[in-house]
Amino acid sequence: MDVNMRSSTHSTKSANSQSSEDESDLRRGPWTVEEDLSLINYIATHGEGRWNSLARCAGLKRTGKSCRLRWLNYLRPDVRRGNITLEEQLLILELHSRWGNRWSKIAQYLPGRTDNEIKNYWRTRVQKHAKQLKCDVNSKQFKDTMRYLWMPRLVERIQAANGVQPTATASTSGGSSITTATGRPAMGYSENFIHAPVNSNFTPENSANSSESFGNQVSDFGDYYGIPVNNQSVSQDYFQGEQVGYGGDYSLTSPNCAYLNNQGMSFQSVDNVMDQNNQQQWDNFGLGDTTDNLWNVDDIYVLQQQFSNM
DNA sequence: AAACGTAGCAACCGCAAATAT
DNA sequence: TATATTTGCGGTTGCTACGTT
Repeated sequence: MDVNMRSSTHSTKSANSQSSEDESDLRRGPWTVEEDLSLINYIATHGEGRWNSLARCAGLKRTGKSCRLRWLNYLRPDVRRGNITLEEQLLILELHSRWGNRWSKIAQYLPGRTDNEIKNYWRTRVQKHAKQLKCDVNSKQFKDTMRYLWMPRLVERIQAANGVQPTATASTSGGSSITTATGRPAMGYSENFIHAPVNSNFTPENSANSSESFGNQVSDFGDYYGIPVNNQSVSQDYFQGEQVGYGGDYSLTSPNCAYLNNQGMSFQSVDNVMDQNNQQQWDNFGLGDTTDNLWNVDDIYVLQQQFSNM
């Protein structure tokens, strides 16, 4: 939705709990262009901070909280807008698997993205998939599905979009792993990807130009995540951070590999789960687009069956 | 064409932590 | 040190656009 299309005529309801404001006079609801300009101009001159007094001094009939939120989530010049890229999706899934709903913390690793945006992405896209699969988004089943299906698939899509040719593709039979021209694991997904993306190249602390350095550059993501770019494998030095709680013995590197057989769950190899047609459909999942159309009807059905048999 | 349902997202709320007085 | 105020976070709500019937 074009936010500029949002009504600017919302009524001025009673104010929220900001204690020191003249509550009878505060505006709420969507921001008008004039309000945006006032806030931008004031911050350009005086800087951020002290939001309550800022709101007053800028002549805005808004709470300090509202001003802060508007600035951080929308008006700030380094806010990135638009579709969440494949790389960002992968990162969100990974970081959420580690930290849960720590949106602001996750957002620190997605330069230009706000916690609100990531939270919305999670609620609308990820939870939608859980709903499709008829399982709880916090369930182990769904987390495993993300981990062993969705995330590897995203990796492959990123690689494909970047022109990296895995020697074993998702359409080959199970058990193969993606390798690079050097013979090393292309992604090292099972070994490296799930380890900390906290690396020496990017941290929130050194990300002053983060939106540029990250951008949509798959190569940057490759640096960040250890995804080989242009057939160059990336040093495992990128994965020196803490390990994620993904303990277990697995060697999955792509969706065509065997599903996990973990804690009593008896996943089959994907070749048994999906027939050739499904495999083809799986392969055909919109490479290059940035939507989350990772499941098709058959996949959902099969997964639902898997879950219902547990 | 209208009614209805759903998705996406900006904005609000309440709470807790941090900071100022 | 105690109290007040501000900031930041995660959860939730409500509005609009869009798709479906």
